[in-house]
Amino acid sequence: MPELPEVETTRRGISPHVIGHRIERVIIRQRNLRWPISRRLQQSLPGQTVCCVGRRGKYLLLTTAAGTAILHLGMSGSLRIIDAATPAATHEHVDIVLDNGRCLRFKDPRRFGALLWTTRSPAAHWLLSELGPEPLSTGFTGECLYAQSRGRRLAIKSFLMDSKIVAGVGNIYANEALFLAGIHPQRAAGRVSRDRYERLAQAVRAVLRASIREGGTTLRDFINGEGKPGYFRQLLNVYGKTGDPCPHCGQPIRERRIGQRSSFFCPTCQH
DNA sequence: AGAGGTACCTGGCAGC
DNA sequence: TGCTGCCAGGTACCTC
Repeated sequence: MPELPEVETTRRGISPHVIGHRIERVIIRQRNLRWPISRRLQQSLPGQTVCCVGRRGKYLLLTTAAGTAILHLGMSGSLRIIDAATPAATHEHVDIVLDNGRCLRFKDPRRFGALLWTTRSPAAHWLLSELGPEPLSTGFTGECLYAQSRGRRLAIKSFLMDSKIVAGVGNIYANEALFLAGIHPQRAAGRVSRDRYERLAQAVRAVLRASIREGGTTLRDFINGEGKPGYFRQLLNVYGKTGDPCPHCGQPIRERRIGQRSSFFCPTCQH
């Protein structure tokens, strides 16, 4: 489900309900996510006040004076703020109960998500320490893409989805950004010019910003902190559009598997 | 070192 | 209607 815009939408949605509130308790119905939720987290969070809800790539960071909860939504995860008394439905694995009678409820049918605890700087955590630049920060440039791609033969789409290269770009937005930049997804990363990488960096920024503005993309079940879907799906150019006319030239959009992921492109506009 | 494949898990859908 | 196989927004880890 969630790529950077969906995680950012979630962050913005939950922040006002969580920041400044004390955590009363943590209810865990299913401990076995991608990694088991630690007893340490369950013991450490109660009594703490959330001072900040941050994001790094697709990771959400709930910061307290005692440490930081690192949360990843995996493929199917969502978070919402609801009344703490609401009975839990299936796959609603964790409640972080707040002092205002509400709770942050984590649902994740496929359990590819994660909830970890660190007492150190989250940036030093092994999950985050290798991440590339934030795509909406000034550290993300066409030049850095160009420099890291020299000599690499893998498909540029797989390169763009590598979190060590840039954080938070998943399958939907990699497809969309490559379309906007006019680059064929299967082109070898090392055979794209500096100028075209500059266009690609701009396209990544543009598509992520536009999606955040629309509250993210809901394909099936993404909801924000208020339980509402995102509307960027209506603005997708190529993702999931096999056979539809290209918005630029009218040629049918093609689909191909690249790196085990469905990829969509216009055979005329992208090369 | 880089590239590619596998595994984790559940649910929805197409096709028979 | 019910079964089977395939697909899905991610990413760590394995092998070649």
